[in-house]
Amino acid sequence: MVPEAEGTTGTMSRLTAPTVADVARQAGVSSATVSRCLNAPGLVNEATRERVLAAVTALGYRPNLSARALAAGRTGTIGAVIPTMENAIFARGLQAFQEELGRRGYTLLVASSSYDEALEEERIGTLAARGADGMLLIGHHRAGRIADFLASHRIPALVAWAYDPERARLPSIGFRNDRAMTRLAAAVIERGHERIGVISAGTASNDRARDRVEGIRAALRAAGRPSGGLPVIETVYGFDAGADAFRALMGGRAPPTAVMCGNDVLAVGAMRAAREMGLHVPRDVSITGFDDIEVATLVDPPLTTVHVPHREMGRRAAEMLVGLVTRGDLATQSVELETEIRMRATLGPPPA
Amino acid sequence: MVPEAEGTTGTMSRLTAPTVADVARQAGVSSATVSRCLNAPGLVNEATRERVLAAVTALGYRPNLSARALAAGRTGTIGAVIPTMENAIFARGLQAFQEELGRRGYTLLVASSSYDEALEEERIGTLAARGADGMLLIGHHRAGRIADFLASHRIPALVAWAYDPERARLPSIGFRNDRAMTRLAAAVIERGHERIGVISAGTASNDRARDRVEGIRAALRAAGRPSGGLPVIETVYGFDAGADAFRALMGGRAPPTAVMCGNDVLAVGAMRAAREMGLHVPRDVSITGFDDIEVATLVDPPLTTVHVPHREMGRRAAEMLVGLVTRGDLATQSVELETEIRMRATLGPPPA
DNA sequence: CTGAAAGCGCTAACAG
DNA sequence: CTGTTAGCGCTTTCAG
Repeated sequence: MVPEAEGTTGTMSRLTAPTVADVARQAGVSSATVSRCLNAPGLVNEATRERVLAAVTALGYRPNLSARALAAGRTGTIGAVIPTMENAIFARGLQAFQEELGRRGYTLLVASSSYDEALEEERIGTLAARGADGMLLIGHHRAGRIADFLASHRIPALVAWAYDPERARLPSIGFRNDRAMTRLAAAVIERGHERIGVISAGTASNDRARDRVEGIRAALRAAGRPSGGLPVIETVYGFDAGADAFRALMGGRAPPTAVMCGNDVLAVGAMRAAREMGLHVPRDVSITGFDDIEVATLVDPPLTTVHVPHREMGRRAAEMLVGLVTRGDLATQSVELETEIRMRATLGPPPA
Repeated sequence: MVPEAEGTTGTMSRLTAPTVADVARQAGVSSATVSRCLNAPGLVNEATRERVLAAVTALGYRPNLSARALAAGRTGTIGAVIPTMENAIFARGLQAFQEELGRRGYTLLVASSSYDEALEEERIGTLAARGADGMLLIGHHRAGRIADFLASHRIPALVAWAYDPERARLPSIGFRNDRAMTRLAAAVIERGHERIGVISAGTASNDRARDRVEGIRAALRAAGRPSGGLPVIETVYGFDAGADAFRALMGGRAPPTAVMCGNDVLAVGAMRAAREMGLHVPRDVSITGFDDIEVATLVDPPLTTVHVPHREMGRRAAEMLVGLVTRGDLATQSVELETEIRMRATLGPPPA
């Protein structure tokens, strides 16, 4: 809260922020008591506590959090390293994460890796140096080094946007990207599509993208079809990238009758390209997405995709991480969230 | 950078992070010299500097930033209080802001106000207590108290997403929301629209929204028309909100022939409602937006809107703020960015 | 150019 | 229940 005025120091307004010592003097107690009133009010006699709190308000005192961090060894800060905030998916999940953190008295320190592994490591190091009490990571990538680093610094971490207890060294909250995609692919196959094409984000340093593609292959195998020759175009994140990839995919001799995209942004880009190419969706070609961001329901026809509970994931990630940090729930179980296929209008039977 | 290993302390691996004292010992110098090597390498003899730096790498030393903040009075942190990260506009600008900050060695501390004034003040207080060296604010709202608070804490601040030197107590970077909207409204009027309706975000605590509506009124007056009876529906941020508002606006006896929306999200929601009502855009009704987020080009027909250079704004805001913080450019000039009308396909003449 | 020493503001034993 | 006393790890005069 921004204090109304400089407060009544008795004399003149001060040019330097009030400290515990100032509050202590004003309330006629020691600085330790002031500290207790703020951190463990239960241990303080009610009368003195009120006196101290009054002094706090009068002076407009706010603890210097750097000093507190140094003395207490905690910063009240949680770090999050995300690929980018521009992606609606992370923006939404992160917003929910931050809200819940705020509710629990923590502040969010964000850094973005721009989908770059080296940068991500660098950012993790920075957040650690800043004293983050806990860390949120996206996806189970090259866990080894980072998990070691975090462990040696005693920084609890949680992986979000993925769930894969076998592969994980860190607790996680998320969903099985592969299984979700397998279900959607099964629906595509069931509609009778023989030639499926895939547009994916880069799989080299993005295990979510990799798992989603693998999910499609698994569905193919389950249907008794070869999964080897699946045409996959990897590209960067963006509507234009999706559009370009779609054109490339449809340019071949036997173009796919269904194009499955690794996320909704790519899918919507593909839809735009289809429209520009004069192809009707889903009559001429089916298109699917993943994530179910808002734009999925705004395009025409509405996009068939996999719904992911981003806000819930963000909120619960905050709960879990704060639990890890405060209670050291080191045995925290990973949490699997459910995804849901949203059958809308971009998936139909293959053209006759 | 995450260090490869625990380093060679000569004996065993340590259970606590190395400190300047450890580095000093290893390099055979005093802690003061270590500190100098890190903060003012020029003041140190090259030979000793190299020795120290070698020790730093060997031990995998990273300064404890809380301690540094306490001792030096700077945190290397910049705070930003934004309404929400879920809004694509802020997400994009903030991402650019953060990237530039990272490039300059600063870390971003984010807090969101959920478009709530009291919460915003509270967040500003928190960021100040966390020692933010500078602060990014959105819009010139109730400047008084906050500007006083920031000034008394000697925290330089910059206002983004708005430019209005007359009203401002703080330097700003942005554009004139009113003038941009006036230009767009003039184009609408020129097409022959007599009845214009407006869908706006809440104007009570959002000066950007207020200015945009005022811009429409100004255009009306400039065209010699009364601006008093302009139907304005205020609503919250969201596609559904835009859709509902559109229905309400079109439900009257003499529904508008053009609906101007305060932002693209509301506009796209309005378009969806129009489609659901069987209204063709722009034949039956024209719709305009503001911001030019990606979805504007993805909807069909593409949305006529005002383009705002969000990424540039974020990047330059970081530059300016770092300048304010490091060089105390107290006389920093506000920067006006140019917006541009993007005439696409949702604005046409009124129905005959 | 380098070292010694004094804190930055707060918390956390430890006594009383 | 409250006060005293040490620091947390770093920077920064001030001497040398």
